[in-house]
Order: sequence, then structure tokens, then C-alpha cells
Amino acid sequence: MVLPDRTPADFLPLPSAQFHVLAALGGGELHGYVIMEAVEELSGGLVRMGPATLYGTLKKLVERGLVVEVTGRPEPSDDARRRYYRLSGIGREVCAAEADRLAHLAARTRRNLSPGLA
Amino acid sequence: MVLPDRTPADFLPLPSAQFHVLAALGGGELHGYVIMEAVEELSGGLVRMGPATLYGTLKKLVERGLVVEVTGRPEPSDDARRRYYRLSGIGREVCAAEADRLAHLAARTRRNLSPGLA
DNA sequence: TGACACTATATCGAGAATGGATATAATGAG
DNA sequence: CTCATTATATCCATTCTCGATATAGTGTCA
Repeated sequence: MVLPDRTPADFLPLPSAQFHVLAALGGGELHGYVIMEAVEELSGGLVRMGPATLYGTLKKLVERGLVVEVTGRPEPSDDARRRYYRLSGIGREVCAAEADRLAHLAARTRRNLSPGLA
Repeated sequence: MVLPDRTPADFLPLPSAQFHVLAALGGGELHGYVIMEAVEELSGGLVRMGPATLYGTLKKLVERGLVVEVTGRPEPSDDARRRYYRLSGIGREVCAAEADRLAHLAARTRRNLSPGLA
């Protein structure tokens, strides 16, 4: 009852935690704990996402249809506790669109900032 | 009593509203209303900052020492209601550092995303 | 001069986003 | 069998964001 959004642009700007998780999932099907590590790595160590942020964000992303929980294990003898997630089609598009937005924003900001460079 | 932070890295990641305001002020000394317009322009029309976010953010940025209110008008016959703001030295550094962070994050995300491109 | 849109700053209160701390339990190494 | 690590999960406080609203000066035009 809360999903009239269909095009990537309708999701922008994305809350930063949601973007970090989508970005991490760009690498493939991952489970929660590995996502935390991937977020830290992708952010150059600057962002450390704790469990509260991660699992809340994951839940929201699934609700929004950007992420899908994977049914079935990659390998049968895998740790039974793990829950795997992957990007949906639109999730991938939204992630790319948000990356573009950030890149453009950063570039424009640099340009706007440079005239007064110290 | 709340300013032990001194290096730009201590401020990252910056909340998005704070970054947008700093980015706008990269263009020079501006007053509130013009900042709102500049934010919209710099964001490619994607971000429209209302008064509540703007003035709250501005207040916080001044508290943090990233922005300074300008005493004295640029032109004597200026609208008396206006209050002008400019980046502090560290404010400019933080803005540049955050722009770099976003650019890198966007680039890494794109790289991480591309292998599975649709 | 009076009406009205626009400029301009400001706050309230709600809701969303974030993060520290904590809980629980399975896994794996020694 | 002990203990660090892996793993998911929630509580609660704080922070961030924004729609709505308030107040008032400015500029235009009839």
C-alpha cells in the first residue's frame, strides 16, 4: 500500500545508510554481516555501520522493493544462520542513479568551491 | 564546550543538509533565502530545502564553527532583514573533504556495480 | 493608498534516520 | 569445553529532516 514509486528518480535522494547497503550489494548476494564489512571497505573505512542501522535499513530496502531476500543457499553446507540478500532490478538502477547524483553533486561543489581556494 | 574537533576528517561524513549548505556557500557570502535557491541549483533541482531545514542547519553549522555570520553589509542599501553567512577556513576544508568522499564513494560504487550490469 | 505577490527569517512539532548498547545464540579454533 | 568471532535482532536515545505556519518588510501596479 506504500509503493507508488516505480522509476529510479522517485527514490532520490536516497538516505545514506540505504545507499551504502545497496552499494555493497552491488558486489553480489551477501548476508548481513558481510554487508557491514563491505560498507566499511567501500567507504574507505569512514563509515562503520552497526547492527541497528544495518538490519533496520535492510528491512526498509526490502519493503521498498530495492532488495530481495534470497531463498536457497549458495552452498548447502553454509552457516545456517545467514540470510542472503541481493539487489532487485530497480534496486540496481536506483543505486546507479544515486551514485551519479553524488558524483555530479561532488563535481559541481568542487567547481563552486575552487574560485575561493586558499 | 562541544568543539574538540579540529581536523576536517573529524566532521565526516557530513549530514546531507549541512553539506548542501556548505556547498552553496562555496560561491561566496550569501544570505538564507539565496542559499535555498543555490542548493536547488547545485543539486540539479533534486533537492529543495525548506526554511526549517535551512535555518536549523545554518545554526548548527555556526555552532560547529564551519560557517560564520558576516557582520556588515556588502552594500549599504541592502535589504535590512538579510543575514549573510560565509565559510570559515575549516568549513571550506570540510566541504572539500566531503566532496572528495562522495566522489570516491560514487566511483567505487560504480565499479562495484558494473560487473553485474543489466 | 491599498492590495497582493514575493522576499526573508524563524520556529513548532512530527516523523524518519542513525547509532550505541545490549541480547541471544551458533561456529570454529585451540 | 572455553572463548573469540560470527551472525541476526531489538531497544532506546539522539539527530536529522521537513511540512506547516508565523511574522513582517519590499516592490509593483492600478
